[in-house]
Amino acid sequence: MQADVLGRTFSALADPTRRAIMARLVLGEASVSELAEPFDMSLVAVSKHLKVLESAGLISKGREAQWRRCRLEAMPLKELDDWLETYRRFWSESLDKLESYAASLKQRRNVNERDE
Amino acid sequence: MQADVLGRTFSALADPTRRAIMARLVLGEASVSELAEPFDMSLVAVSKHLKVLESAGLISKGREAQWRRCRLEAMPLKELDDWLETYRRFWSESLDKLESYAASLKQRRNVNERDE
DNA sequence: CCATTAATTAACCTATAAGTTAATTAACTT
DNA sequence: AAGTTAATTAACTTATAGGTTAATTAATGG
Repeated sequence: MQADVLGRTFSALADPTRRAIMARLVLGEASVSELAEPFDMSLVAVSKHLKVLESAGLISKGREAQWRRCRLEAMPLKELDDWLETYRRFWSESLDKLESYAASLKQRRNVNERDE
Repeated sequence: MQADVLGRTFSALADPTRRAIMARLVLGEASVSELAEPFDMSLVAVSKHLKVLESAGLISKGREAQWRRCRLEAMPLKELDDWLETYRRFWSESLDKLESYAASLKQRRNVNERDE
């Protein structure tokens, strides 16, 4: 398994089922069976997914009678966002390139129009 | 393997070696053996890591004589950033909570000071 | 043409991720 | 006390990730 926090976050979010669970939890807290309902897999499987999310710190569970209420915990996502910081200039650079390319296309079109 | 783009991005970045390679490529393009140099593993292993990054679209390779120059490609990271958008309010919320907690601590300290 | 350098492909090993079913724990309900 | 509901743990299967060494491909340089 992954030792580093970031690695665990990335690897937890690599699974589409787990990302769907995260998306669901944006809407509010939910029990394990509520979370499991939309998926075509056993409750056990979902329970394991939740454990992965929990040990990555992406969710927490509170107990109420026989239910576990799961809630989203965002701090690991914030760390992910911080990690991205180093790379932001790269996509703004390529967006700049795209933009200037688009501008040059437009320019060319205008020239052609003048020719007609 | 992962079908979805986002899943591939997350899973590519889950590995610390691959994140280190990404960090190196921020500094500029590099050949496979240059990239492999800092790591205590075979060139083959690094080559495989590069293939994972490449099929996630996170790097590209150009050929020059017998060298492959690897460069960072940021678009998948931008998609990751977009994915994060949904969750941003969550950590600002918890930062707000932290902030107001800190404020209340400060408040209490001031009260105590007045008592002394 | 042959040797060297850069990188990939092939074949293999081992650990782990993601699922299954069956059994167990724990709390509520009657 | 017995039954029901919620969830976890245990035991198992299968596929894949990440590493190894040996063999192969491809370009350069004597």
